Amino acid sequence: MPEGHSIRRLADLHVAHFTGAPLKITSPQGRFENEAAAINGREMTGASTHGKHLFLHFEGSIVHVHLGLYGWFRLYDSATDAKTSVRLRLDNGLRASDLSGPTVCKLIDSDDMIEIIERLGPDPLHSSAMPDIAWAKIKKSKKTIAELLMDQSVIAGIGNIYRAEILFFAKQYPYTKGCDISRDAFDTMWTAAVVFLRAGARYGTVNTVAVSDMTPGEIDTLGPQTQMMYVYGQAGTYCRICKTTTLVSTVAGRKLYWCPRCQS
DNA sequence: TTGGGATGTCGAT
DNA sequence: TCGACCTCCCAAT
Repeated sequence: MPEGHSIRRLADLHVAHFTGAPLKITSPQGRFENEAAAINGREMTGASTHGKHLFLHFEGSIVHVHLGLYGWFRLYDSATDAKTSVRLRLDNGLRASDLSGPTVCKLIDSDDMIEIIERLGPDPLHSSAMPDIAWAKIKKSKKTIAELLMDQSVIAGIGNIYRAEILFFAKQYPYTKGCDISRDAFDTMWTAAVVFLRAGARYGTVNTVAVSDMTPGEIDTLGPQTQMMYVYGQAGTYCRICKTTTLVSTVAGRKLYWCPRCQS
């Protein structure tokens, strides 16, 4: 269930709860058993992210996690027995973090991490991200903008929800080819990505409607948010803006929700 | 109790 | 373009 904002929150959560003390590291499910044994008893020194990739940093090693479609971490009291599906448990004696269902859970080194990041596009959650790199890839592509926004080598961290919401906010027709996108349109979409992801990371919930007209700085002034989106998941309802019936299409096997009038 | 679907990605056709 | 991966949740039965 994770797009880039959720991964950022999980990194922050692990820094807050699990750094600074030796951890008991196990793999109740067994599929990470040898790796867990290799780092058992070490301290976590930090956690970083790029797009949907999470890196848990230990002395001398990094645990690379990609949650895929249904992976997740859940926090428990240390005394709670882990479910048999738990790939990785980090336990500081007080709390345990249980990872289940990841696509990737692997022990890597810093060179591996650099390679992984080099394959990814700029991450809108990073203040140092360079949108020009994404723009250059989009400008020379014949793929549709709907495909390109989901391509992690173009922009890292956007998933199916944010794709729909970014396209809607930018009033962008989803099937326009990358090479036909204007720089202004790209800038609108990039800024929306920055604002939406940053708000999602801050509040832990997706409310694109509340934050769409805000600057990144203004996001930090909001109180708690409830989930609210322009078009995602809303096929067959009336567009929030123009009241036209919204549509759902399939793009590269994923459902794309959009308004045929606002996004024409 | 069952089964369909999900905020993802890869590899085989 | 489709199925596999692998787990959880919730609506329908």
